[in-house]
Amino acid sequence: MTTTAPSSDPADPDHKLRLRTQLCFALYSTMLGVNKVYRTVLRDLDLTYPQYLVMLVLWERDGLNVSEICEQLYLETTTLTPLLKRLEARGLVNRQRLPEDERQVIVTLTAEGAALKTRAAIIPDCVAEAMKCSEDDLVDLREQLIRLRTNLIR
Amino acid sequence: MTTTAPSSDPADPDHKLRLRTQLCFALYSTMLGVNKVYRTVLRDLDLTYPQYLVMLVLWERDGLNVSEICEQLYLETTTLTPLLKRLEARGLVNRQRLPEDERQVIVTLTAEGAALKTRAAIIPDCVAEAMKCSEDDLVDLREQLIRLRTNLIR
DNA sequence: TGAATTTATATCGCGTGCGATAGAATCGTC
DNA sequence: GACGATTCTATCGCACGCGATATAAATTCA
Repeated sequence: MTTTAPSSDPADPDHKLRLRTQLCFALYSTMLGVNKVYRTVLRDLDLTYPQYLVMLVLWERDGLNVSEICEQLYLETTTLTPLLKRLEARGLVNRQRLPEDERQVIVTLTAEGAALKTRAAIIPDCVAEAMKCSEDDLVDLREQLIRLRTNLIR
Repeated sequence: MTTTAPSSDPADPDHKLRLRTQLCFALYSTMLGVNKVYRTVLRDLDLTYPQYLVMLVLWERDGLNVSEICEQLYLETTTLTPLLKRLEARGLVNRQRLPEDERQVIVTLTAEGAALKTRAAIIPDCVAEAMKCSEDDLVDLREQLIRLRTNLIR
């Protein structure tokens, strides 16, 4: 007898095809919830979640090229190029070709982009509040996910 | 001393803004990996992951209306209406207004849609293979995610 | 040096995902 | 029965997210 939501009867021949048994669906639907929370919390900053992630990367280390940002975020340049252009249009970053290697586009924070970090400082606490998750659970869950991600990418 | 990837120094004033410390980023990036695996595995069936989810719902219980499918998948009708039209165009489902309540659109499987279930039966094992995750870890992780999702939706 | 290869970014097309909004059908209340 | 509120689905616009593809710069190697 468990107190959590019922899964599905493992004896059921369709057991593995049930939504409720699928880890991936739990992951997918939880991510939808996370995104929804971020939309609310990021409205003030007028950033989407992926845009916020790019800003996190740049706040930690400025002046990366597109590929380096892609690598950190597990995204393709196909996704990031237009996103970075939008951030540039917003005046948060600059994009300029590296003179020594004209293939690379270096992304740097503008003063406004750098300044936004101060206002973003409360975001993690807002999200943690919404998750109502103990620090231990958080660390545990994060590490399980990272192991899973490592396997999936392999 | 941990063997997993390093997080970030909690004494760092920017600790919470680090990508590596954020549970949500682990969730987000793992989901990207899951999606990539599904793209590979679902190529044969010519389905996207959300389309596959709709089929899972209908294989379990046919003849739901749009809202009921939305509710099970945590998606908006805005997302599902066009998706269902694509499934209809593919000949996998039918969409018809309920005579007793013309507001509702009932989605039913075509013979082809129902038959696809047989070919989809191997998908969960393919994905489990890619995740390389023990059954216990899987159940544990799934339940943690569902708890988190419940909090996020509240 | 010159040609083939590789690297870094960009363009295009398509399928989500959702907020804002609209429109039609039904319900509730008088 | 009428009319305002609610329910259900659809349309529109925008931002991802990525596979296929293109292009230019740099590198490799003959």
